[in-house]
Amino acid sequence: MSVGIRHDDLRRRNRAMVIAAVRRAGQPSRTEIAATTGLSHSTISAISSDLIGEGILTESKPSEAGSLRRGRPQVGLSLNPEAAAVMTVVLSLNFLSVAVIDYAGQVISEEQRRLDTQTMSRDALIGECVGIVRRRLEDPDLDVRSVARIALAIQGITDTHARAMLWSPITPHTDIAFADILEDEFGIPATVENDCNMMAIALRWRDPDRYRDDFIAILLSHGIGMGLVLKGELFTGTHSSGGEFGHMIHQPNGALCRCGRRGCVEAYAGNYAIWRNARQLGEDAEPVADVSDADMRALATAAREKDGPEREAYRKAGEALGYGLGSLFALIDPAPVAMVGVSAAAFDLIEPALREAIAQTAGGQHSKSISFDTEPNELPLIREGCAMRALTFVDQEIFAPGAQARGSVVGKNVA
Amino acid sequence: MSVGIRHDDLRRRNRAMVIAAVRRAGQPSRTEIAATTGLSHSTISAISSDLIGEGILTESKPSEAGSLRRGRPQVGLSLNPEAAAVMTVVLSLNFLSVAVIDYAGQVISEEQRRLDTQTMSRDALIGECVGIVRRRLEDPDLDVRSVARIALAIQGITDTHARAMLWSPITPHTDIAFADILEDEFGIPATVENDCNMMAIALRWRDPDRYRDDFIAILLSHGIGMGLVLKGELFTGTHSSGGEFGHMIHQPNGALCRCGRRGCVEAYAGNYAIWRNARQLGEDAEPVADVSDADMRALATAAREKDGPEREAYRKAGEALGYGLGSLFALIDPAPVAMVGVSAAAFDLIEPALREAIAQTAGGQHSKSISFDTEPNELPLIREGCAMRALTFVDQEIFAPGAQARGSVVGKNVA
DNA sequence: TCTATTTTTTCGAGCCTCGAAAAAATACTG
DNA sequence: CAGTATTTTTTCGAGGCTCGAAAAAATAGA
Repeated sequence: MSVGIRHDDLRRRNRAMVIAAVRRAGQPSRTEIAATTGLSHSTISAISSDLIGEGILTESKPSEAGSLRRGRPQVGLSLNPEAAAVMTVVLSLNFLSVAVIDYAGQVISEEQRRLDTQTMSRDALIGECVGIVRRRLEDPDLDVRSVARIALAIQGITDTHARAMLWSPITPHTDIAFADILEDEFGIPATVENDCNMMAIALRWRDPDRYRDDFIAILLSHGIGMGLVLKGELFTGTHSSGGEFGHMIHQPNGALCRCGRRGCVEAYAGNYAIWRNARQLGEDAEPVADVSDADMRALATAAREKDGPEREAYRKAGEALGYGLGSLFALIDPAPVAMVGVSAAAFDLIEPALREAIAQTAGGQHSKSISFDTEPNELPLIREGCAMRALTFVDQEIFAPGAQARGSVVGKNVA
Repeated sequence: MSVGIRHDDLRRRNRAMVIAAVRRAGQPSRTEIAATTGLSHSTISAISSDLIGEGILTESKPSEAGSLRRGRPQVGLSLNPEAAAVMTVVLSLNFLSVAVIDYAGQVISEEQRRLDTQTMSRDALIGECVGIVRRRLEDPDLDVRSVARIALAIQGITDTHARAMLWSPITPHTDIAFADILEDEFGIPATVENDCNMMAIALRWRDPDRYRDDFIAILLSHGIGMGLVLKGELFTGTHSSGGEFGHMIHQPNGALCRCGRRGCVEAYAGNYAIWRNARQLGEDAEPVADVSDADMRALATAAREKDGPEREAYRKAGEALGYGLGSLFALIDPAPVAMVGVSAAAFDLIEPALREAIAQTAGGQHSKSISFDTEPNELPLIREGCAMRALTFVDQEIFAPGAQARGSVVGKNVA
């Protein structure tokens, strides 16, 4: 049920709008902000003068090209790096990494460590996460009070409210309420995000021309994940992070999937599935725990060299991904796709079968026009997305308080 | 890119909010409206007095229970039926129906006719639609000027902007810009909507407790269609009405579908597919043009009587629907489902295989808790949904002008 | 008839945005 | 180098909107 707009919400929302405009544009002048937001110059002037007074924005040198033009030069507005800081925690298979990022988006400090997520106890896993955050917060160079938010990205399913990990392939434990744990421990607001969703957000910031309102980010790694942006908003399930593309059914009663079920897309296109098929172990073979990136690269090299089981394994992966995408396109219409992860480096081996499969589906009519991009390294993307996510929260909640708390319609912007 | 909120948008949006509250609640008092919208009593008082002055709302008798209570009795506000009227046109296989509906939602007049949509020329089809609308508009009892909008619902794919039918199984012709045609002819704003989306909207109005923020309406008819409401908003594709559940892939390279491709869910669960399997014609048999409702009912009766090819046909349909829903649930999480259309009357034959299939999928963990409801008659639903759609447009655009025109975030409410 | 209670309206205060005009800051021009 | 043109930014008053508090209205009970 939507709710009325109160008078004081107005300023809050427009403040948030101005901050968002500065974050997107880098160093826009007041005039540019007025143009992009549609608000009047006087309003922008008032709001930005407030924000500068509060230490959220700073005036910087006029933008470059300005020196050639006549008239009063534009004054660029930029985010004050010291206004706040956020922390990102990325938890993936056997790997934990954390970074502190200033309000302008620059990394201040970071730390990474390997750990054995699959065998760790629940408490040990939580302990590692809390510990690594604590060490960063104890950094003498860092003003602890400035850390306004923690965003934890995890491979796996999270709940809609971004409070907990519900299930993850990296650990046997389920339902870990990381957000509550971190908030209780440090008194800093925290959220738990799905890794592929963060990839999507990062892609949007990196290349807003290509990844604007509708696009798909697919993680081709040990498992298959997806981040989906539709109509400018991150798509999530009704109760969880959703978008479990890897567990759409490719072949009823087909190959054994890591999730215990049969015939999922992942059971053909995940690293373990490609490995299994390349080694000709049969579709019922228990998925191996992990395949190293080096092994996957070797597999791809072998597949490129001669037509053998390796090549066939990639073909099957392409077919599964193609039919899966075809079904997805039946629901949402075709959109640009980013293939991310180690197997994205082998996309040349996957693409032919994938395109052939898509051509057999409802999305097939535009098969040729569907564009794929590849990015072999998912970790930097996840980190960036996480950082932008956290910063956007700070923008909207801390510096424009209340704008979100009311109306159900507001503030669904992706990062 | 979202846009700032201007000062004059405020009143417009809150006016729209008040109108919406009255439409939903029936005869709410000003106090109730204040409670549901979160606005102050003074604001509601001012807005409703404006709306009454403009003839949009009327004061009606105090609500029933009020007479027993102490204090000044509440005055119910209701929609003025004469404030406007809308027209719905429903075009389905071999059938055209039109209705004029007053602002309060009551049918004023209607007309229906059979026609052979599959063989008609493009011009004849358009001519029939224009003609039936013209006849209604010429009704002497009707004040033509009051018709504020026409909504045309069609079985098939429409574009995102609700301007045109892109493709439909009921006619070989494609890309018919019905909205432009009707607007040019009658000078009344028109939209073109997907039939299953209208079903979803109608279900929401009929039973807002069950069908609130997240649910699925599936049409089991000659073809398989879907209307999807997620997070309170109608889900559409990026370029079309989308949600082509019937053309998700159930079995790669499987049974021949009416769309010319293979293995779609519809190729197992559409009327023609059930018919084909029951008659044991093989999966490559050309889909028949139409199967009468009577024939389908006979098929269901036969299936209930003995275990033969008819029962097996329904089992296969259930399996395809189950795996399809499983894949859908992987993306959006499970949600309540309404099965609509003639085969919904045979849901007892479909359900066992359907539930078994879902249990094999990612949604399967909650298999038992997924609830299905059935409604054998789709036409009334489509009509109702269409009417509510058109009325909501009038509410938002005519009586609260500008509220939509700006911000990209606003007014995405379903019906 | 009077009092208690509830709904609705009225009224002034406080914000917010807007447009127009003024002020500020620069490039061009002769 | 002073004056003019141009562009950006700020200032200021007008108009609107919502809100809270108080008043008015309308009824049930005593």
